[in-house]
Amino acid sequence: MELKLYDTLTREKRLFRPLDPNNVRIYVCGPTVYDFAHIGNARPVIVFDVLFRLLRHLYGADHVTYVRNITDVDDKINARAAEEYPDLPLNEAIRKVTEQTDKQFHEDVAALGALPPTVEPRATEHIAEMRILIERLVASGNAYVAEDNVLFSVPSMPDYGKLSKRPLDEMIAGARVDVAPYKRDPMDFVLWKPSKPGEPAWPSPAGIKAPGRPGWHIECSAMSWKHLGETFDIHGGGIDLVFPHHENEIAQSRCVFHTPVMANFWMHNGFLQVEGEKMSKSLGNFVTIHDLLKDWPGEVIRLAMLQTHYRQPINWTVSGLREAQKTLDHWYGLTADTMPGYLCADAIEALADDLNTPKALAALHELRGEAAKGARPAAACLKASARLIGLLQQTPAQWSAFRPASLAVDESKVVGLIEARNAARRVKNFKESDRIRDELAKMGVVLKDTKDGTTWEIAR
RNA sequence: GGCCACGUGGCGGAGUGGUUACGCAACGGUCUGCAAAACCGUGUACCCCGGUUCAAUUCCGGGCGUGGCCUCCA
Repeated sequence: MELKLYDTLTREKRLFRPLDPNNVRIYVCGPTVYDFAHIGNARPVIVFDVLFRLLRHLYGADHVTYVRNITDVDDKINARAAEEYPDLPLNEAIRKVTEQTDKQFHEDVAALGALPPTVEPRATEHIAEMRILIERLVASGNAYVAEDNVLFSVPSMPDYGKLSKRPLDEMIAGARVDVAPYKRDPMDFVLWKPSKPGEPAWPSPAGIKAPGRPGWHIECSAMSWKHLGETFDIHGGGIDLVFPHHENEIAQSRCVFHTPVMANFWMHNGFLQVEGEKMSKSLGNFVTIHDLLKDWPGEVIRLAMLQTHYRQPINWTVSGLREAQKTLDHWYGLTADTMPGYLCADAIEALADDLNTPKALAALHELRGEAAKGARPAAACLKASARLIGLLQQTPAQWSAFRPASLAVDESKVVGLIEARNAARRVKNFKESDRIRDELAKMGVVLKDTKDGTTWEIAR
């Protein structure tokens, strides 16, 4: 099986060959823990979880190292901490914010069916590595000290800008006005900066006396180095990170290690809109994973996400969720008493073609059709293949027990009405039974009469 | 303004230089006391304008539209 992946750096789909098939190494930029993760944050989590699962399938579960970091030092965290816990010392407030957010994030992504990464390094636990990288960059002339800051010298790297296709001269022409006066070049970016009183602070590198804290980009260079080495196979994240974050990571790591590449493949997931509009707090369409999970099973959210290829822009809609719910209801019904069988070759092949999940799902739909005609192997294959991408992980009972919070009904009342209706049906009082069914329908309850009795679900 | 993507039927969404994607919805049918579910069947497409070609939705150029980045943003 040949795996092809699209590489942002070369803008082409290429055959994937790991540096070491016994240890395939992938790094994905994780969250900054200061607020509930939103549906846009969920996209890279789900997309790269599918890639992780595929790599484990192709190279063996013990031969893939997946690193997804936690950014726990950042101005946004400091601001949130000061806002939420004004009475606490800042460092204590920060710890509260990061611990709570971190816990919530892990609950959310677990509910989305994402496997835990092999390593989840935290920025604050890699300050020593960051200092080493910074010292080396200063020594090699790629960075310099100015007013207790350490800055990366962009002109010291001739091919800076390759990833985002931004030639240096154009960027300088378009650079913003408020450039810090101590920068030698407007494009230079911060590796280390002095901490204000009360802010998190560590001993500074490069002979700087004042304590300080790291800039944003250096943490990923440090953590990927520590856990994956100087170069590795795949680096992923949202497309918005291409510039400046990934461009700067590349500059730091390549200049420190004198390597031609930092990672062999750069993968970026596309952006997300909500009901056709940009997601923003001011528009009131800011969807957090936490809120979504109250109304939809995690697998519905996962499937809705995978209905679109990861590089395409995705329009996040309720109708998309409904469609995913319906598909999974159907699949669970058909595979309820089936053990997982062989994996579907068409689905694997689609996934191996740059993670073409819509095409893989189409293959599963075909299996669905065969299974519906009574083909047991097709049902077994559907179950195994869906599980590979993190779907059909629950028991049928768990699946059908889910109730959306915002469409809550009084269950005992529903059960009582159903019993009354069935009593009427037994004496062929269909006028009364239909009246009760209409009453339930008004409550949003849809009935299904089967040989084994009447079941019900919430209409969406 | 500069750079980078994207634009397929009512909706979602693959793919291809000439042959059915697929799913949802819709419509017809089977089943059902009636429904629902399920099953069977059916329809509508490739933003616009040029060019290349025997042939373009697919390649090239231009336009229009949408989005992203250029600022800490997944």
